[in-house]
Amino acid sequence: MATTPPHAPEPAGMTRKIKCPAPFLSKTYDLLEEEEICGGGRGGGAAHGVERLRIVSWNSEGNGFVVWSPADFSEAMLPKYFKHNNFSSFIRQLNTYGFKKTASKRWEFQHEKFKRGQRHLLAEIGRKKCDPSGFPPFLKAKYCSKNKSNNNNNNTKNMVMLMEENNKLRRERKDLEMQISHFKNLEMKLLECLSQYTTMPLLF
Amino acid sequence: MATTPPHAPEPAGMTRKIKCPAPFLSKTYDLLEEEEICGGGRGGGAAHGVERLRIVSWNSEGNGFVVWSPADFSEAMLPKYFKHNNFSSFIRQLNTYGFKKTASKRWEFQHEKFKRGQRHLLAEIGRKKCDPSGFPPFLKAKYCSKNKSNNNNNNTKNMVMLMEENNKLRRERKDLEMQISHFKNLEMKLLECLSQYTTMPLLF
DNA sequence: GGTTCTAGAACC
DNA sequence: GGTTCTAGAACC
Repeated sequence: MATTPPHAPEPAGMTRKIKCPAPFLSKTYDLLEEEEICGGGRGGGAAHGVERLRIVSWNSEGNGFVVWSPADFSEAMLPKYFKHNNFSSFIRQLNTYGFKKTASKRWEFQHEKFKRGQRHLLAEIGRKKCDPSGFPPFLKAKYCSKNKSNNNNNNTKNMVMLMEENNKLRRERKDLEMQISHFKNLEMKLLECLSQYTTMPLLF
Repeated sequence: MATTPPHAPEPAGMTRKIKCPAPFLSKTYDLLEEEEICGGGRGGGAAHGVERLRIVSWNSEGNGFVVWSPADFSEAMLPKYFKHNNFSSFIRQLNTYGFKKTASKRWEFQHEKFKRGQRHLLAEIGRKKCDPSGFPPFLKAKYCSKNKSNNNNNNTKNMVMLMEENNKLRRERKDLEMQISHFKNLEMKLLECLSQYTTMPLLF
């Protein structure tokens, strides 16, 4: 095992943090373990030779999982673990935590730290962070592109995109400013109104 | 009817174009008409009192449609009309053509030009375009400049300016949002305070 | 932190 | 023009 022993000194500059895995990850892991025990030929069904089809399971390598039947998965399992029965919401969460779809004809997903029998790794999975650079996301790829031949063209496109972004921000600013002016107005009226009832200074 | 008669003269500057609706739209429309005829209590099922549940149908106003069972819809109907059985791909197409989801607990979608009995309107539905806005005035002159010699340089400078402007606008937006949240808080406190003095409804 | 609705972008 | 995978953003 390459994991750090319990009493090993912390690496310099790191603060000790006992991290819990995100609820979404634990639940997804639970769901797979549960299904591994009960799934397939569950209960009386097997006795009658009626093996239930797998709904979801670890893949054969144990480094990912497959939703074999999105319909049954959504209707029967999602509500048991989450607050919805919406398959796309489940997918959205997988993407949020950096899972990748790894097969084109199956709903198979993998994540470096999501493996059968390795529940402790879950705590190391975080949400994908958003870009700190402040660059609009649609420009990152193009701006950092190595394709020099199209640079002129890209520049034009980028410029247009920046202008659009810019316009959007201006519109939003205007809208926010209107809201603020509304609130200022409201505040004035309320204070006026209150002054009829009290001479106490109002501390807000 | 307000539609242009077949032989009316074209408005000046417009070229005559007999537009076909996008295949996606026709197929979706087909699918609904087909389902209207055959759906519900289809075939022998009805004879035995086993009415099949609706999979998809127009809504009651005829100005939108509802996918009642995404699972059956995906497995039974999508492959019949499209090259996949993927519900989210279908949703993606709806969004591409500007449909809106109009109910929170049903898969109901509407589009201004997508109505029961109005197939001719389909041709007026286009893909949503990515450039609705004009250029910001302060750069228009430079951008449309005929001075080709400096174009590359200017482009770079303009790009940098735009990005800086952009980041500034983001910071401002954040600041304005904070102000608004402050005002909301304040309003709440003032109303609370006022409520000690009066039970009169406050009309602002 | 989770859920929903919609869009970007690459690929076909 | 269609299909797939992933992400942004608003809202809860």
